[in-house]
Formats: sequence, C-alpha cells, structure tokens
Amino acid sequence: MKLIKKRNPEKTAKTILAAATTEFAKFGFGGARIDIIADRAQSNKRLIYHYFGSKEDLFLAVLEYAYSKIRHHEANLNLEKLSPKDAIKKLVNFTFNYYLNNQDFIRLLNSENLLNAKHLKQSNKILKMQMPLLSKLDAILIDGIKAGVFRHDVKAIDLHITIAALGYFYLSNANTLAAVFKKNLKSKNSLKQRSQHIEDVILGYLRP
Amino acid sequence: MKLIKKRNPEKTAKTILAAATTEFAKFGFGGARIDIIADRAQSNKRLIYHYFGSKEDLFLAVLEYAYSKIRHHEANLNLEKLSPKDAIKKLVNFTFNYYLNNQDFIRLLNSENLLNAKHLKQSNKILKMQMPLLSKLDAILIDGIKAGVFRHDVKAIDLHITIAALGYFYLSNANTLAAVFKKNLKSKNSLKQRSQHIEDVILGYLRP
DNA sequence: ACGGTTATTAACTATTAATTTAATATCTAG
DNA sequence: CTAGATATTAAATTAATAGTTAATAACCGT
Repeated sequence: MKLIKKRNPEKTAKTILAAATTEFAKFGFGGARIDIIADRAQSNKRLIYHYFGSKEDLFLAVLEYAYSKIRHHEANLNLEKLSPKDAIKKLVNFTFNYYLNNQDFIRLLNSENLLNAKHLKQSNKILKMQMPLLSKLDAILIDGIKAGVFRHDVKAIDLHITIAALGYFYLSNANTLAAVFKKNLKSKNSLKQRSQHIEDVILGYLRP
Repeated sequence: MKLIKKRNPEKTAKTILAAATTEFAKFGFGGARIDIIADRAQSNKRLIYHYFGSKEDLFLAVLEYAYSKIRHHEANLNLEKLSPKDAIKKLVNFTFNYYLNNQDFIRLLNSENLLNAKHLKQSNKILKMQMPLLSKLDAILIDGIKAGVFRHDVKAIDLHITIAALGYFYLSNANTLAAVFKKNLKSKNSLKQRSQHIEDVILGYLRP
C-alpha cells in the first residue's frame, strides 16, 4: 500500500506556483525544469499538468501572479494624500525598492521578453491591472503642473516607463555591468547611491 | 568520394560567429541550437567545436565581439570637439539609436544577465574596453560643470548607466510593456517620442 | 457506507540536442 | 611529391526532459 498525502488541492496548487516562481526566476522559461519544480513543491510532476496544463501555462500563471503582487503594493501607496512632489518621490523610491526586494520579478520579465512576451500577450487579466496606477500618476502630474512645480511637457506613460527603467536596468544588468566595470553594484553603498541618483534624475527632470 | 568544400578556416569561423550571434540573440543561450547555427553557417556542427570548443565558449566569443562593436562606434563619435551640452546630446542619441538598430545586442545581454554574467566574468578582453568612454564622459562633465551648464553633483558612471537604462529598458521590455499597455512601442512615432523624452530627461536633470 | 469524482503517485515514452568518434579530404613545409 | 597537420563531413552516443499512462487512494454527496 502506497503512502499518499492527505488531500489539499488549493495548497498543492499554491505550493507549485511558488516553487515554479523560484525555478523560472532562477533559470528562465527554457532553463526551468518541471521535475525540479515538482520536487521543490514536495509534489509530483503529474500534478503540475493536472493543475496548470503545461509548462507554458504554468509560466503564464507565475507571471500573472507576479504582476498582481506589485500592482497590489502600488495601490496601497496612498499617493493621493501627498503633495505632487512627495508623491513622485514616494513612487520612485517604492519602485526601486520593490525591484530590489523582488528580483525574481525582474528575472521573470527578462525571460518573458526574450520570448517576445508570447505568454503575456495571451493574458486577459494583465490588461486591467496597469491602468489604475497610470491614471493616478496622471492626476499627480496635472496637479504638479498646475501648482507650477513640474515642467509642462511631461506625460504619465513616459515618466512611468522612465521611473521603471532607472531601477530595473541597474538591477537586471548588474551582473554584466559588474563584469565590465569591475565594481560591485549590489553593495549596500552602491545601492544607496543609485537610489539617490534615480530620485535626483526624476526630480531634476521634472523641474519647470 | 564525398564532396568537401574548399578550405577557408577564417571565413568559416567568422560565418559561424555571425550565425551564432543571430541564433543566441533570437533564443538566448539555453534556447539556441548548435545544429541550427551549423546549418545557418552552411557549415558543420563539428567545426563549431573545432573552432570554439563548446557552446559556452562560443557564446562568450559572441558577447565579446558584440561589445567590441559598440565600443568601436562610441570611440568614433568625436565628442571632444563639441560643447559639453552637444556632446551629451550626441552621446544620448547615439546610444538610443545604437540599441534600436542592434537589438541583438540587447537580447544577448539579457540572456547573459539571466545567467548572472558567468561567461563575461571569465573574459579578460571585456575589462579594458569600457574605460575609454567612461573617462571621456568624465571629461565632458567636468567641462560642463566648470562652464556652469551642468549641475555639480553628477558622476560619470551614474550618468552612463542612466543613459543606457532609458533606452535599453524601453527596447528590451517593449514586448511586455506592449502587452500591459496595449500600445505598440516600436512604431515610428513612439520611437521618436521616446528618443525625445530621453534627451529631455538627461538634459533636464543636468541643468544646474 | 458506497460510488463517482478528483488528487496523488510512480514508472514509461518519445524526442531532442550537446558532444564525440571516426573517416576522409585538403593543405603546406621541406 | 609526400607526410604530417588541419579542415570538413556524417553518423553515433549519451543524457536530459516534457509530457503520458495507468494504477491507487482520498474525498464527498447521498
């Protein structure tokens, strides 16, 4: 008689998703191994197919969950309560720190971009997630422009991408940059400096 | 009697390197197929091992060659002849356009970063390549600060990374951003706007 | 308490792909 | 002109690995 665990479908699926996140982040879509995900989840390969269908569908589930997490955090920043300048400062610092503390997210996105976002393109959940932040940012910029503290030609989507770029690139390319500059970009000191530089760039740019 | 091509070792190696660049850029290190590289180079799998040793060594050769190309272009910009502001403008626009016209380079770097730069870290050629541009940029900044057209707290390495980040991230993540924003970021118009925005950000930031 | 549904397990399969072996042809130095 | 070195080719090898099959156990409504 074989030993079979007590059933717990939801927990099993969640554990698989978490193990898959780690594995995909470490090795990318192609490099990730279904066997390893199953082992790490203390589960069975067959269950991955049972719950998620295929390696590709599993990867999409991982991506969707990763996006939902960052959007959720962003939604809780309460930027509305702050002055335009403080709101931008808070958003900029949050963004850098989120990437820093969730480098799995960066690696998942890099892997997906290498695949031309073929999984995300199929997702209908993703589309709706992004809009809230973008319109919030738009409102902040309008306020700031009216108050005369921001330059007039700034667009929300441009700024959003730029804020992301400044931290994301630094972290996602830290390894090649380190090889090229022979400098450890992830030391506490380097990170603090980068964070300050990013704030300076965004606020410096926004000056009227 | 089998037909065997006339010998041409140098051309063979070069052709393999070019085919490998395309293949690695398209599919990343893990996704690239030695068979396909051999076919595309109208060559033979065995020759890849003959000339390059292994898939990993081939990838490193591809990376080193890709870096040497961009550094070579940068070296020919003749920034010294321009005013500090014009020099920065030229560098910023060159950088974006180079990435735009050489997206293989971006994809190679993304793939290498997903592998924690394990190949580049072994390279001794790479180290020496980067320094010329960085010291040139440093000279430009010092001039600009003296002339009172640049802010006093700007550091060459920070600015260099930031200039790279603004274009690189936009292009490397264009596919996921497009999925999320439902917008084609690679249309002629979007690219022109982005290019202008990047210039605005850098020059806006640099104001004293 | 039992029968259908769903969760779980282990073992199998078919395929793919990096690397090697071994055979043959071309080149080049003396 | 010939022998050793190098370039080229085709085919074999070996190791992984995504996905499947089939068997069994737990759950749950009635």
